[in-house]
Amino acid sequence: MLIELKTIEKININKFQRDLIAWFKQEQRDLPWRKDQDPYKVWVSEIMLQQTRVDTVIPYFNRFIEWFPTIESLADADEDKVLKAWEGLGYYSRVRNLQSAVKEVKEKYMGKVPNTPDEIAKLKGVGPYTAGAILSIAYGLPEPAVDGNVMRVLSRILSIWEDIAKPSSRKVFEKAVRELISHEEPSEFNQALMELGALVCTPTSPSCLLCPVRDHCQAFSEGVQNDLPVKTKKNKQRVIELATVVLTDDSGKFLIHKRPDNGLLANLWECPNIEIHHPMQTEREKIADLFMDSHHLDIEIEKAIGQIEHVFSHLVWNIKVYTGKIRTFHQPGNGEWKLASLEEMENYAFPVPYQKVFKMYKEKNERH
DNA sequence: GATACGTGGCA
DNA sequence: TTGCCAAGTAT
Repeated sequence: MLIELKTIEKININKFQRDLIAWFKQEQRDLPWRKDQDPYKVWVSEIMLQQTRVDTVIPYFNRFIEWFPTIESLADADEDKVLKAWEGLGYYSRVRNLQSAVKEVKEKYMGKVPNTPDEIAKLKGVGPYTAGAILSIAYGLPEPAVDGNVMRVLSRILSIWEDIAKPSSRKVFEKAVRELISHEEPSEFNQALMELGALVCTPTSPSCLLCPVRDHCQAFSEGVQNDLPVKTKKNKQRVIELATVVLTDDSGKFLIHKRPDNGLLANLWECPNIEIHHPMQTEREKIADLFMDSHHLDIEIEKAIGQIEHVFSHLVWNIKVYTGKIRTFHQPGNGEWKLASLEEMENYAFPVPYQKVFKMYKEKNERH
């Protein structure tokens, strides 16, 4: 059951659209994915921008389009290379879903991104926001594209006190956008709402005095812009204790392991590691036994070189880092393992916590 | 509906 | 330093 939006009746929709879009045309940032409306590039940019800042995305987007300029090139690429292009961006299932969806577009839609809500929403990794963004920006269709910016901006303009942390709230805002959106310039309208949220109608201390639609804003007229949107907080992360070993063989190659193809950091590479359930387990002589038990790895621990804390959105890793030597190596049964030279390592994607591990290893080595 | 899923920046 | 956030989606 949707709440009635009485406040939308107070908006002069035509003037609101004009003020908003005029501001956007004047003030919009010059961004690499705004050079054209290639549906593939719009799609890539929208996936990258999920939960990720524009400044972070820009260099990743440029390199990704260099490496994979077309649907076909991405569909045919090795997954390790695709993950390498995403290394450091986070939420890695985004790019695995993207490649999977791009393969589907290549095969099922002759390489052309579909332009109907039903077809596009079925693609892996394309939810309601991304579907609306592609349909409006690449195809000029008047579909809502409701992200966090849009909810924040509209919660203020229309004085909507729904908790935007609740998934069900999105429907309220989609309904509002359907009433407000410009049918002449839906792309500009949707992007303007998001751009306004990013540049003016910011989460904290919004710049209302610079706002092009201030005169339409209920929150501003009531002085409650700092109380909106309503957003409940999330829970604290749980902590996981890990021990990891930078393992080398006699020729100086590193032993690395490919993570499982689902869950956290799926299909990325890491140093061999184990979860520590009891503090006593970090005693140096116990560590090697644990690696034998859990990975059938015959190793010798040399020394502990430090501790790394890595904070994820939902958990924290405390990693104790060791160096060690491989005694005898044979492929352990579980998962994919590789003995890789420094040069070969460049081809594999490591999540940030393990980039920190290698950085620590390198720094410790350079002092000798 | 609640939780899993990354990372870096900033108050 | 700690916590919150930033153009969400899958399960």
